Amino acid sequence: MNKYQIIHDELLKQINDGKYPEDTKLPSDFALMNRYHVARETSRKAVAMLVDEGYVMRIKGRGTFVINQNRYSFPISHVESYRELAARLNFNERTQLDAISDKDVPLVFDYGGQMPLPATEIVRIRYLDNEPVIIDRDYVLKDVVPEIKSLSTSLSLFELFEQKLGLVISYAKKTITIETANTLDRQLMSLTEPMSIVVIRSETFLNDGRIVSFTESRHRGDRFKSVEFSRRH
Amino acid sequence: MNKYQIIHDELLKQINDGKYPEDTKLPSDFALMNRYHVARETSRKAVAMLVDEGYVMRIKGRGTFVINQNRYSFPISHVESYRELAARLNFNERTQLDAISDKDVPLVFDYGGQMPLPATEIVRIRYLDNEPVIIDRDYVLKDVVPEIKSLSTSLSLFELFEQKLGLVISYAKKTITIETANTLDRQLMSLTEPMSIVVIRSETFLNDGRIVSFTESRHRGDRFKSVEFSRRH
DNA sequence: AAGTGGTCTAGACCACAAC
DNA sequence: TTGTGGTCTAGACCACTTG
Repeated sequence: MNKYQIIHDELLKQINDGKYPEDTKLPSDFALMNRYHVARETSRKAVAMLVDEGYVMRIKGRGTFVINQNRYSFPISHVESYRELAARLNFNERTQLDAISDKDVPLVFDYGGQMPLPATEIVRIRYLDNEPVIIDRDYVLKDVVPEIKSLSTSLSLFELFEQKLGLVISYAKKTITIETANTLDRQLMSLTEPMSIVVIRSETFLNDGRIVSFTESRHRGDRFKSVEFSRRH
Repeated sequence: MNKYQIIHDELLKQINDGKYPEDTKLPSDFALMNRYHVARETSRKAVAMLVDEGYVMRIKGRGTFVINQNRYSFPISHVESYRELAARLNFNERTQLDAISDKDVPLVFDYGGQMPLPATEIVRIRYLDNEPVIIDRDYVLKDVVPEIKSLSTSLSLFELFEQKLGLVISYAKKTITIETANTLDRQLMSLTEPMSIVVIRSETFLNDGRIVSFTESRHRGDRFKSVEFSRRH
């Protein structure tokens, strides 16, 4: 583990534990240098990560302040699995595996190529508080992961990629659109009335640039909420 | 202007100009050091910004590669004004000022306080290709900007804040929800049928931690699309 | 072996804010 | 004046990839 990562993790834990409540100051660069016996750029890197993640805010001449934050909703702008999300939010969550089968990646993802992309399709229905609110369809490319026979219910796809297969996920490109619930949506989510669906389609890239999977995540529009921090460039 | 900012801007311009097409390599750290006569950490900082923005990707031992990207849609995860967006996309855009008046910030933003927040309400209708697709309601706090008499059509709110008033915008917190078009939406956007509306509410913060404005941006659901890059933490 | 990115150091000077 | 964050330097060692 890197030094800056250790410092970052420790500070973040202390923020979450309430040791640094909102609007209080984090230790200064020099305080962190002494505490961890590192160079200033190293301590700054740790704090820069917290700034990037929206936890704190630095003001020149004054200090580093913990930002008042309510991170409770569905995050779009970082790559996070549903299981990680539910764990972080302490939601009553349940996932039902609907199907695993071989299928080419649908054209709706409009990847550049003309060739069909062989993949394993995994369809899952996500429940929050016993209500079906999300339908996830993952297309895991056969090129990268030749075979997925079954999926432990206690394991997320990301955990499978990272812990069992040693792949390193780097980033994702996501598109968000609004569509109307189709017959299958209505059936799987037990909808009786017309309903808007928030559709998040993403391509997930490994650190070597390969795409490992395409995912379509369909959310009940009336249950969807996203909270974002965005920085001004 | 900082050195790393200059290097970043120059590289970004060259990427956009096609000098570095997708999947080609950017100059290495050492090449940039020589070209700009800077220390390595300075050149790395410039490239780190490009990584952060999703333009390039670094692979250890191999190099820095330009990422295939289609940045054409509405960005959620950085703070960008409509005018900046339209300019970047070369859209045929037009903005119609609907009203400027004094009004407290509506409770729908659920800012913490119990006190009413006096503000200037600015209502604008955004046209893309001569079709009304976005209704923006900005509430600019009187505490920070006491009076806004009129708004030049050639000036965005952000430009007003930054260039005329010397304020520095730092970040925003945004929430995204789906709602059904209300009577006013239907009237302002000339909608005849029921329609889902993507509602993006944001608080914009200055670099000294003050909130300068609340904004509600209502988008026609069938015209809305967002493209995001997200990193794995 | 040579080139690349990743991390880290021990300084330095600056601008800004608070006292 | 002192403390803060912002920028920058000129090195260093490492891990990884490619020839």
